Amino acid sequence: MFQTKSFISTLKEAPESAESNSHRLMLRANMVRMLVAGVYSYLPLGYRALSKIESIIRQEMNSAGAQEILLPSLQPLELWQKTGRDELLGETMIRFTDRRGRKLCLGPTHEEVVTELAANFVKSYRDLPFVLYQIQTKFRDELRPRFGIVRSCEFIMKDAYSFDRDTKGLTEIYEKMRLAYEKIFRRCGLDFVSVKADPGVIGGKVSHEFMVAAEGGEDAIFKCKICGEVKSASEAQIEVCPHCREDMEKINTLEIGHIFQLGEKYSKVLGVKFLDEAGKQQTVQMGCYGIGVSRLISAIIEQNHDKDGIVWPAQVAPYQVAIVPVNISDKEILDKACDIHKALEASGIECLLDDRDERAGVKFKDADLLGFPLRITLGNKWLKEKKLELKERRSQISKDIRAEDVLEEVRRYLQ
RNA sequence: CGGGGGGUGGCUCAGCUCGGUUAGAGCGCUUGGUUCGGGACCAAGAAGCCGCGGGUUCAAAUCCCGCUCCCCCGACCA
Repeated sequence: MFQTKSFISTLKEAPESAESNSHRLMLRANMVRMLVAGVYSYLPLGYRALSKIESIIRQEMNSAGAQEILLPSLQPLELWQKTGRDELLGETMIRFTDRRGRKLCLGPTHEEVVTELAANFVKSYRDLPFVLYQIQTKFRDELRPRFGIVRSCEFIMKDAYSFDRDTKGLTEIYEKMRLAYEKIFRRCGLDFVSVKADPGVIGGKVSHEFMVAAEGGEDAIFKCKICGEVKSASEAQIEVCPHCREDMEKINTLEIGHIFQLGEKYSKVLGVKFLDEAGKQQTVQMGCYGIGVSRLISAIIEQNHDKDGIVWPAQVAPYQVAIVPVNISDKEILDKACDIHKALEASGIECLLDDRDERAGVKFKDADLLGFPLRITLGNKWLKEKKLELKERRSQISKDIRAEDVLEEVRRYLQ
């Protein structure tokens, strides 16, 4: 991509309304734009990051044996009345009546819909187990949207639902999902912890939430400085480590995922039943597994930035390489920059070539802000010594390389 | 939903207390020139229903009333 042809723009100052680091950086990098409170458009850089995250999630969910589907956002309220969550969710759920007088809502989550679907499918123990998942927009009428896309009224979630014949099966799938989640978050460059949590209105007996430490987080956990034991901080008092008997440290966090062993909560009411080997009717054991996909962008930035801007982990970076010809009016420099761009793109490495007629300083500042893992700079050294500068965003360490070694070097860094 | 703060060019803000020329500054944008490896400089420009509606007044960004939107703290949060 050539920067002069892109929708990319940057701001020196973030709008004052932005509080958290990630939100400020996302606005300065023009990754998202607020339409009204809690409702955001994803612009090219933001959407690219989002797509990268989604594809990591798909890979890991698929390899854990889950199958992707897409459920509707429009849902009949009647379905929610059956499980009693109509009242439980209250005004969080966006509801309306259509012209035929049907009472509908925009799905804040999908347990009801997927359970209804499964009820229609499952007949025999032979149909079990299976896991369905989707990546889809959820709607929640948040009283107070916050921190940009961290808490918004319309957001993208990956929600998975498992169906098995008994508790043993449920526990196995739950464990499998937990491992898949760990892989996903690790690949996203996140330092996370999982803690036992309160299932809340989703329900069930066992649940774990995945948290990342983040200054701009809205949750908190307690962590033991000695043994590293972590505990959910739902109650506000200081916790004492059960092993070390020391006061635990309170850390601000952002919840990025939550998994639940639902048991029969939904399957019983909505009738997901099957016949076992003995011909006896049984109720399916369910689990559900959520990841706040759009929120992950914020989490990643919270954990991967410095004073100059974003420091993208390579796997989720909107582009892997920024190519900066310091002087575009020098044809030799610009031509070579274009050559490199072409060669890297041909090898599947996504590049942003800063072909703007700007001074070097402006380009460097923007490259740092946008945070692509590698920067290739062409300047005087190219003219005099035929050397390019390859600089790693995270370490800010650079080295001079020959043009013919670019691909190899870039690949080595991006591994 | 309770409490607080706000809405003035694309962004950051001043002006409002005490009403009075053509509503300002910095950044950004356009044009020209000088610069040219870490957010350059000079010059000339474009760009504002001063959130919306009503009222007071000879006169309203400024005072009064209503509405609306945004932000922060709290409560809530799958």
